This record gives sequence, structure tokens and C-alpha cells, in this order.
Amino acid sequence: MNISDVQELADLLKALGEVNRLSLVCRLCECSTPQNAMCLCECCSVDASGVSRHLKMLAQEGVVSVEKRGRERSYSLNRAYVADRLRVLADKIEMKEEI
Amino acid sequence: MNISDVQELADLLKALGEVNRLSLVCRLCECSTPQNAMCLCECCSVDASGVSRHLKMLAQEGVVSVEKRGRERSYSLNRAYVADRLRVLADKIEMKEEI
DNA sequence: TTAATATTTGCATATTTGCGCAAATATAGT
DNA sequence: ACTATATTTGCGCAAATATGCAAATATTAA
Repeated sequence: MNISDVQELADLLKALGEVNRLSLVCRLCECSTPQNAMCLCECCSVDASGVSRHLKMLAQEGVVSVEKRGRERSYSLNRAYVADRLRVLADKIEMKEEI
Repeated sequence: MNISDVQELADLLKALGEVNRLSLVCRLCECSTPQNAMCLCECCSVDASGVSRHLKMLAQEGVVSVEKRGRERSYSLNRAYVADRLRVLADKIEMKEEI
């Protein structure tokens, strides 16, 4: 794993490693359909602007996808991508891959 | 997953989500024997005091274990614990567990 | 004891981060 | 056009974080 890979993975983990952002992710976990930001506000203790910023960061890191729907934005979790990155690290940590 | 679980997991991810700390973890990944801090200094761009602080934080989060060995401290990765926490999240994200 | 090595800690500093508020923007409905 | 709703952005602030340096501490070896 080279430096830029490590940096990239660190950025993803940092995005997930804030309690309100992780709450948003957990909330999206449990939703089978995309959710708008107003609805997501309820699950964490920040106002709409804060949620907007957190979701923007999660989108930049590929954690969520956004779809414009009229005046709303619908957010959904990139389940496969995030789960895969976490498992790649878990496997590396357990030496289940080549050095 | 309740709030304190989310907080705890966020703390772990935050500990891993800093590039120098993740470099330390990756370095420890590749070591079959415990390593001292001086040796670990080489893999990241901070001085000994910075490495000391990063390792302390990783130890507090349960990522690494420390063993005193004379004037050195030997660090080793808690592979099973960290990999398990990452997989629990990955499974949740892919809905491979109960809501 | 003295010197050397490994690590931690205090301090100062620079940077980043998370936050709320208010204003701006975008879009929908009337 | 006007109003309401959803979201973003600029701003300022306070707290957290990362860092290096120098001093302190711990332990080993001579």
C-alpha cells in the first residue's frame, strides 16, 4: 500500500470518524430508499447547514451518492464501495492478503 | 446501534483516519513481531514525540497493545479487534445484520 | 555514578474542524 | 410575480488537533 493509497483510505476513515457523520451513515444504512437532507437532520444534533456540509463531505469521499429531485437532494449510501474499503483494510490487518 | 456505540465506533475510525497514524498501523500490519517506537518513526513524517502521541492514541482506542521492554515499548497491532470492528460496520452497511 | 538511549510531556503555535446564524440560491406551487 | 420549502454558502468563533522543540523521565550499559 503506497502513500497516496494510505492518504485516500485515511480520508475515507476520517469522513466516517465523526459522530454526526457516522450517525447519518447509520441512518442511511437503514433506509431502502434515498433520503433527503431535511429527513436526515433528525438523526443528528446539527442544524440543516451542518447536515448539508457533512453530507457534502461524505459525497466527496464517495460514501454517499446524491440525486437532484426538484428542490430536494436525495442521498443514498454507496454500500458496496464503503463496505469493500472497510473489508480491504480488515483483510490487510488480518494479513489475509499479500504484503 | 445506539448513540454511545456510534460514538465509540467513530472514535476508532477517527483514530485510524489520520494519515500518519494509519501509516503506523499499516507498518505494524506487516510486522510479525512487536516493534518499538523508534523503529516505527521511519514510516511516518513526524518526530519521535509525535509518534509517541499517535501510538498513545492508538493504544487508547485499542488499536495497538503496548508492552514495556526495558527502556523500549513494543507495540503490536490488535488485529482481531480492529478487523472485527471494521467488518461489523461493513456488514451493517451492506445490511448483513438485523436493524 | 555517569553517559547513552528510548520515550513522554509541557509548551507554543499553526491549522483544521464543527458549529450556528443569517443571507443567498434553487426550485416548486399558487 | 410572490411565497414557501430545501439546501448551500459566507462568516466568525471556539474547540480540537497535529506538530516540533526542549526538557523531563526511565532504564540500560559502562
